[in-house]
Amino acid sequence: MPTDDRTPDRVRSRPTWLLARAHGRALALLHAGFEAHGDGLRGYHYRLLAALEQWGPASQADLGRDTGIDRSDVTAALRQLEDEALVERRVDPGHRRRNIVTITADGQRALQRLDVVIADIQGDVLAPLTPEQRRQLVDLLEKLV
Amino acid sequence: MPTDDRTPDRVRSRPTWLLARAHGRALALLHAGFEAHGDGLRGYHYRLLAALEQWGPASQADLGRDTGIDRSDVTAALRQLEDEALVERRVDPGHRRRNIVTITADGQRALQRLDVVIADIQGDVLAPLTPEQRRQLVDLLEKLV
DNA sequence: TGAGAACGTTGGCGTGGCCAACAAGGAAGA
DNA sequence: TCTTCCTTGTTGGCCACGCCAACGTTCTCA
Repeated sequence: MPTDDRTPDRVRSRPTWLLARAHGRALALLHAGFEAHGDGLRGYHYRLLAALEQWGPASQADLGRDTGIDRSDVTAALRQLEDEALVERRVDPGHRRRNIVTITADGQRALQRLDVVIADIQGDVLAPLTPEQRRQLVDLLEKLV
Repeated sequence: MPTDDRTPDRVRSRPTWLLARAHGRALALLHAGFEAHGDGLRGYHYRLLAALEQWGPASQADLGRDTGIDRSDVTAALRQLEDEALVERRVDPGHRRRNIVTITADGQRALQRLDVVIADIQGDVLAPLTPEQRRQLVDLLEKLV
């Protein structure tokens, strides 16, 4: 008996599928938010700015490790951030193969704007859940990760 | 106080981030499974085979609607499935702009093999959870989707 | 001093998802 | 009937995210 949602049965109730679906919906909202208020930035940029704001200046390799972003992608994302003066890169005098990356005042402001956008989206994503259910979901997902 | 997991605080506890992380882990396992036992097939192929098996022959447009896959991607995925004789396409005599797609016996077998692989992966993904927690997670995710 | 590791960079690949444009075929209204 | 509009399949392209290989440079350590 086909339901309204014609996703095949073997797919519909699988946890991996539900995760993909839920993540897809969240991602769509995030992309829309970045599109509307993100000044051309994307997820990678936000993660990098967040790491810099929290732990201060760091090398690109450390940034990659702290954010789970590949070194090569860190390079590309930082170039854009630097182009928009949200970040500064200079060679570490003590270790000249390293770049020391610093968030600028503009970067701080961009990060704070994104914080608001992203925080709002959390509510949109979790809209179907009660506060207690939201807490449960976060707990369970944290166990999974 | 930085913990072992140096994901920035503003990112670490957000539901959208947890969903992305959990989905990423599931996806990595799925890709490994497809790589090892998938005969070169991917998620799109599995979804299409599943839809064909469950509801019988269908047009490509209907397949796209039932699986949430874009028409253009349906075309590409079906071409591969047809190349491997897992699927047959013929023009609908009554509506000659349509292709009627049918799963073959080989396609049924491939689908069943993938079923086993994917079912196993569900257990891997949910390994950190008790049976009760798994049920809870599925319930919550279904509300979200 | 010499070998090996770490760093930043370039270039590439794959998956999943999305969109635009087009020709062919069909449907519905003038 | 004719004309307009819609659907279908196809091609080609784009994006985000993740990952990997290779390279030259720089540093460390045995």
